[in-house]
Amino acid sequence: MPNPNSSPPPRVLRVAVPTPLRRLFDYRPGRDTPPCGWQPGIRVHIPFGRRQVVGVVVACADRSELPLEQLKPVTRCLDSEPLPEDWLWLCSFTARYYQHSLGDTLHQALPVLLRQGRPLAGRVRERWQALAKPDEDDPRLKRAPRQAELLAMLRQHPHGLPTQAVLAQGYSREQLLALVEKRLVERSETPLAAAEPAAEKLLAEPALPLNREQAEALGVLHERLDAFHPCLLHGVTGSGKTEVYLQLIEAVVAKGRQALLLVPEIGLTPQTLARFRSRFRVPVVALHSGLTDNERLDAWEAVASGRAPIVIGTRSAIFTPLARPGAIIVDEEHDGSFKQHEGLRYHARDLAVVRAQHHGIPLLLGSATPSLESLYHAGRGNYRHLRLTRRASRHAPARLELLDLRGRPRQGGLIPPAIEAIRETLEAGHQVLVFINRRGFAPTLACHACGWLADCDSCDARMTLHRQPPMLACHHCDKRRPVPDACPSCGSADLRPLGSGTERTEETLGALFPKVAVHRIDRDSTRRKDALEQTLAQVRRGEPCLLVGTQMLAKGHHLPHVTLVVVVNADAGLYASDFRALEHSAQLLVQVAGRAGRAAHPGRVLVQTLHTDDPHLRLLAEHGYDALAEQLLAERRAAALPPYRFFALLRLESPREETASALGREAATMLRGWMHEHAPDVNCLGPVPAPMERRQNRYHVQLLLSGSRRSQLHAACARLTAWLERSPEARRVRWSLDVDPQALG
DNA sequence: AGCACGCCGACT
DNA sequence: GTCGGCGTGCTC
Repeated sequence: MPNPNSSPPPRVLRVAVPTPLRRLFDYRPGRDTPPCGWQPGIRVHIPFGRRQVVGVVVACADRSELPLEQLKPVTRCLDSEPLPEDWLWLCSFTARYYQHSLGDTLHQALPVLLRQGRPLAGRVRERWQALAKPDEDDPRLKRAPRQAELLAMLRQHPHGLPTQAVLAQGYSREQLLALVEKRLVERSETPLAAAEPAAEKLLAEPALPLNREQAEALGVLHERLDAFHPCLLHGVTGSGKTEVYLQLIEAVVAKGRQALLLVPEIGLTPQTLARFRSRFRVPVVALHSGLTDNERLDAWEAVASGRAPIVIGTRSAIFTPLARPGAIIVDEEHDGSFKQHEGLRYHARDLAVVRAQHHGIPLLLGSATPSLESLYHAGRGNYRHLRLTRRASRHAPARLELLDLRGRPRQGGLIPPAIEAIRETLEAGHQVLVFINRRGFAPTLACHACGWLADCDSCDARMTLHRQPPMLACHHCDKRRPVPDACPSCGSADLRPLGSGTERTEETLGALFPKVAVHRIDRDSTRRKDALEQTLAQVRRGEPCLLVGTQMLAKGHHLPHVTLVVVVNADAGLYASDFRALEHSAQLLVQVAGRAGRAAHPGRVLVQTLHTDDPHLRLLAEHGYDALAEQLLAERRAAALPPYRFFALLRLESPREETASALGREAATMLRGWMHEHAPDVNCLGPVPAPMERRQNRYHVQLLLSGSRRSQLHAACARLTAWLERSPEARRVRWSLDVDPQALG
């Protein structure tokens, strides 16, 4: 690298600015110059319009499309060294691939404090140490009892305490500074970047013995730790995927490299984290939503500097820079929470693939029910397909037993054979999980006299009846209504709940089995912090009980005493219109079924359905997920759907239907004309009303682009966004482009 | 997205 | 008379 100080400063800095505009803005260097010289990745304070913002220099140039004198100077340079190159590369890729503004992408991929311009270098960790013994009549403490207490507390720690620990005890920074001012406490600081002493032994506890399949999978991973090596770890529930992750991480860290593990949103539980932390002596950094801004910056810096060799996080953790990348692991890779559904609509698993390829490191995608995308790649040999078929327990995975709902009386959604099975299981001293993917008391309220249904007046949807507290609520907007005593349409008092949700099933089960505890687990019952963990801890003690829950319960949690799972209704997902609905409901069914019979007892899974002859459901029940997945892939190929074809969806939204669809028509006309010449492979469908067209009193319309070549689809998307950005009509319409949409809705 | 400018309606 | 509604235009 040439000595930056010897080359003259560039005349123009191309800056990515936090704005949705998909372009860069040129500035002149200001008075100060970073010690490393101007380089891509340096943050700057700049005037933008009438405000000051933090931008990132992405290129240096000598020319601009504007006359140089029209360029504003940079107000201040914020970094002495550029932000990591691999981070900048990943963000640039992401912005290009998802057709998002680079400035906005960089902004979102940065911890809040760095976005706000906080310096990254020279950060220190403070310690506070008591200097003197508090004298009872010390005039300095007479009128400050809390400070006296704090001083006494600090005296119990002869080596001092970090700020965090003091704050955790309920004292404030102001109190500390007051004591420093009075010369009773000393403040010292150590550079945060100081390396922790290397652990002599990497492992704090020994690795578990592997079965043959695990050992083979790990052997394959060990073969090529220094190259891009994508693998699909396809292992049934309880087959020990986590142990494979742990031992891959061990190998990576032993080589002095870092491992990044992505987990689904609800997968980063204290238990998961504890399992990783107790295995290794080196720091395991966790990136989750509960961190404060300062903790997040600390974590980011620890990983970016290379001090922390292991990082575990949810979706956004894919943007954490790694000083010495060693491997990327995506657990439950099929999970929907890896895709962001607004703004920058990225898919963290897909970015993980791209990132591992860029670094030339192994990539491990793990799942019991892999996405059809990943199975497709494994089938084509793009990914190495590693299978774990053996469960640690003696039992084969529970089979799905289909129960015919037709013509059977239901209580809280459950039919007699299901209730009987629940009774037997409880009498045997075991636990039962009842899965119902609908929260609330009932999906809606109906008038039996005139047929009136409780519609939401802002959405094309029914309002859900809740009992705790009683109200009608729309699950698609924030509308709430009191439950009417009489039908608003005909005045009849014969209003009845239609169908069952978790609350109703909970109530029914409580009445049927009064001696057994019933725990409901859904978004409403777990709103209070720690409520979920508390309930689960109670359940793990093993007393016979009933669990009623939504998919929150289906994923990940160990419930060793559950031996019966009842799925109240499998049909909703089976016949939904979206092309991924079957894949997702099959994954969910298998995940739920996986909760049964993990300990010493085999499990049963009862699936209630109106369609016991449905070929997909039968295939799943009789031959398992892999067989169904193969069938679904064949159907996707025949129907020219992903992963055999690539999609991009333009969503348009406006308070008036006509405004949105008019823009959709114009965009489609423009695009079809352009594609005829430049992207003949791409097909443009629409505009068509979105499923559930009206939501929160806004009309949703969409345009579907599809193609078999990424390059042409990408070009068409770029053309479309450029056109929309310049279109005056588009200003009155909220629009967004979703590349690789998860659902067409 | 912000943020200002600008031009019409109901209030201290 | 002005406070403020959101249409229109711009951001190097």
